[in-house]
Amino acid sequence: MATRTRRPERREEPLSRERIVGAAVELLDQAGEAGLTFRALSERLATGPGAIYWHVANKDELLAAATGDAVSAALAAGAAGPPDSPDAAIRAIALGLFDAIDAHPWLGTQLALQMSRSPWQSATPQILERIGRQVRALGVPEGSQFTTIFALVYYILGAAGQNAVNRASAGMLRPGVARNEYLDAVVTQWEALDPEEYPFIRAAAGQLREHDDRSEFLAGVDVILAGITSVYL
Amino acid sequence: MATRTRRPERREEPLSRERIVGAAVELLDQAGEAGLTFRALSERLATGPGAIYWHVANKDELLAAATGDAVSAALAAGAAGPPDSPDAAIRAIALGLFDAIDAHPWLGTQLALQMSRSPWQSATPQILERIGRQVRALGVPEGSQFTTIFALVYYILGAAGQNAVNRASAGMLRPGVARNEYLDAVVTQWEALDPEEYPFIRAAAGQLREHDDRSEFLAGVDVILAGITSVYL
DNA sequence: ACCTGAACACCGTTCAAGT
DNA sequence: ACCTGAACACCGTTCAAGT
Repeated sequence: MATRTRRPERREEPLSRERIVGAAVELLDQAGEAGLTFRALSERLATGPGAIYWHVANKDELLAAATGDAVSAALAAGAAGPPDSPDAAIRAIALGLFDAIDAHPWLGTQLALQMSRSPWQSATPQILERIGRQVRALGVPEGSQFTTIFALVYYILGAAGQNAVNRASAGMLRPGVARNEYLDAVVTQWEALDPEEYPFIRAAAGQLREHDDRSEFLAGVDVILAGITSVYL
Repeated sequence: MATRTRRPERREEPLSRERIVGAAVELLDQAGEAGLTFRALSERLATGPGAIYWHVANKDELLAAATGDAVSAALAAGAAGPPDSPDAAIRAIALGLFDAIDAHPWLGTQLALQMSRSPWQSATPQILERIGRQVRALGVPEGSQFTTIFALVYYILGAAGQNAVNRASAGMLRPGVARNEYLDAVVTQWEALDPEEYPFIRAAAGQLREHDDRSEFLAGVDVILAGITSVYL
């Protein structure tokens, strides 16, 4: 018993919502969305599956909390100093989300789902608030603000999610395989499509290889920003 | 036995991939994504769960096939006559997808997932092909075609999916409840957020009520089209 | 070749019982 | 108040056995 007196390492501290959500994020990062299980999670927390339900209502709420935490971190990282312009601020927010989704591939899927399915769940208001302020600062008229916010947000989440999946899927084909090998496989499939039905995709497939890195992602953001300027300003 | 001689109604014809996929679409429409189960599906087809695996590899492939079928129907519906201009054609494709996702709420989720996760699965090439042709016709330079395609596609799928969920969720709060009552609930939650942290969302929440119908959806498409024109043409 | 249906290895969630 | 862990009602998938 003497060896156990002072050592608040990480075993005996009581369960809490924060510890549970933190462990869930770790599990999602390490094992993906399929790896987040109440059994695996309770094992990691050295408790029983039922214990988690004392602090969290169900799996949806747990995923929403994990997503909200990850988004808070992503948006806090990009909040350094006063931005030069609303355009620059929007690009910074977009890149912050891009990098966060790159680091946590499950985050792309969860954000896209929560944005439309449960817009009261913290992650959604956080993102809409940050982009909304800049859209307003840009001078977009009131009745069109959500249109422009959603044009930005759905592109950001979709494109960032795709980038993250491309990089994660590459590792699953064969551990350590490069992203380009995964994209090569997609390109090969596209080039095998019926040339009568899919002339464009077949001809353009090769372009995909260079597509989804940070600079291409930002080019898409700039297209939407240019559209906002041209239509509303 | 005399009553059973000639009546190819729908009981005794053999299982086939097409019948299975058709029944899956029906089940998804009626019971949602959670309702699509190999047990429920095999019951509807008057067979055992194992029989389905003779024609379909697994649930992912079944969902991909159902999604591909629904997209084919959506894109065929909008293919009447030669379009006036690439812009008009893109708007028509967008509206076709919007209406299809409105009619099949599960389609929004599945398309967004397949677009980034399994881009070889028929639904993705179909959509990229149709939009890609118009982007090329517009005169977007080769190296930027996928950037503009994805800006359009991710907005279309995200915004259409949100519209569909809003309408479907309304019915789940209480059967027959209007879409606006669901949005009112979201607005109420947003207006209860901390005013220090969420000034924009709180102030703008009311705008949401008028947001996501067809004309607002199209306004978003026009923003992106204007951006494409302004940046690349 | 195609179908059957029991069985396997999981899930999320509940809940009586403990402390 | 908080935790335990067996039990319940499901899943997707497999596979020996049938036709």
